[in-house]
Amino acid sequence: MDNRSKILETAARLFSRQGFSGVSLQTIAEDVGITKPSLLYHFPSKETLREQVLSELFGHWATRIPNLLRAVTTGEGQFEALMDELTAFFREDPDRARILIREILDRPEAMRASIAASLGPIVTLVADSMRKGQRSGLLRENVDPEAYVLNAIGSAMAWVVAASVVEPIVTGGGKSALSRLERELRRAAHSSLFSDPEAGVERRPSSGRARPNAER
Amino acid sequence: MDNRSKILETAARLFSRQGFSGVSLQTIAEDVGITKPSLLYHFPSKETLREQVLSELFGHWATRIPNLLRAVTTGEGQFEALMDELTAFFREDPDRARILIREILDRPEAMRASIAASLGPIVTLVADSMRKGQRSGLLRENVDPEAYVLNAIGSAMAWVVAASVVEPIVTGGGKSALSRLERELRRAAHSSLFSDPEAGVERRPSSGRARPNAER
DNA sequence: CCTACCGATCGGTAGG
DNA sequence: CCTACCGATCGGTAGG
Repeated sequence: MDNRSKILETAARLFSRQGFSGVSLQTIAEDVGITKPSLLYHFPSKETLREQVLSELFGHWATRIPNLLRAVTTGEGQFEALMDELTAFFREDPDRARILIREILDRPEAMRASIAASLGPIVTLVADSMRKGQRSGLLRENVDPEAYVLNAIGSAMAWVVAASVVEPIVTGGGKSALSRLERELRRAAHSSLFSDPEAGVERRPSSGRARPNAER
Repeated sequence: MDNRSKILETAARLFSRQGFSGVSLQTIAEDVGITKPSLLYHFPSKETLREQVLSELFGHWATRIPNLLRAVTTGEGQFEALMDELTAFFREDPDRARILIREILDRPEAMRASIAASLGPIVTLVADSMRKGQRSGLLRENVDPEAYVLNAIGSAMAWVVAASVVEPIVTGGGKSALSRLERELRRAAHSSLFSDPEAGVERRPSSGRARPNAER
């Protein structure tokens, strides 16, 4: 892998764990195995490095959009497909959630724009699809679609970060906090959305989960 | 107010917005109106200041525990009372959520212990009370009580932070993102918990909310 | 991609 | 609670 990519990867990892201002260019350079001026040859300032790390992250997110669109329009198992995409995105790299949360905390005004651009269209699309489901009686009529979707995304981000820290409280039966919180997260998201508790889960083998009523 | 308290207040505000490593002692001292060595007279190191800010926060949380216990044992309107306490805690000072999240991100191992101590007993208590409700048929039997409570707390923290950044997506009908996300958060939490959609909401005037089916 | 170096700022101390 | 000061480290540049 070329040094530029190594720098981006290392910076993302360190930023997610110690925060942008908690990591020095020196530390990143050492970790990559080059000197600080060499790092500054690839990224002319620390601020540029931050922007590139963030734009890589949004790039990975953009990669998922086709899957999301397919899930929205499929008609069957929509819910499971969307939740699979959402949880997979953060589970396959929890640092994504950490970086996003840190950026929201550090620069809320800047993130408002990025979030509106990257999330707004999909939220609107999913919300419109949900309104159809409400008219057909499949979904509870008192759901606020946009707020529901944003809360789901927020919960998914909280999930990944919380799991690293609540292990002593929630661990039992040999299951990790991560998987126990995820199961409950998905159960609650489903249960609070559908009118009929059995609806929306037919088809789709899904990631090892059965109908929400099974086991436990 | 004495300078010590002013320092704690200022540090909490700045830490929440820029992070611990993003704020210098100089900046805090200037904001309070004293010099840096004077600040270091009250708090012998920056690390000490961090600990004191955090311990103040946990102190405020401890203040609520009697209310929480009363809510758990009251038997009627338990759900609304607990949700009122939870949302009020973060709404009356959103910086609390920001500081807690930052600490979890910055020092997960240290926070694991603090969280187990401050949250563990209450989570267990509420979870036990929920298991009773499950046996009586009031609550859905497929809920994972501990995970439910922790997800609710995580969602509440995500709520406050997300609201500052999703305004353009979720605003409509003159309602702020904060209140629209809160309403949906509470609706979903209720709906995913109770077997009967109307249960658990009798009594209690509550904070301006009606039964979940009303309006909208 | 490196050596050598810059001014500014960091957390913290001495001494009063 | 302040003045004066410390060594270390910060992001960044010159020049090759």
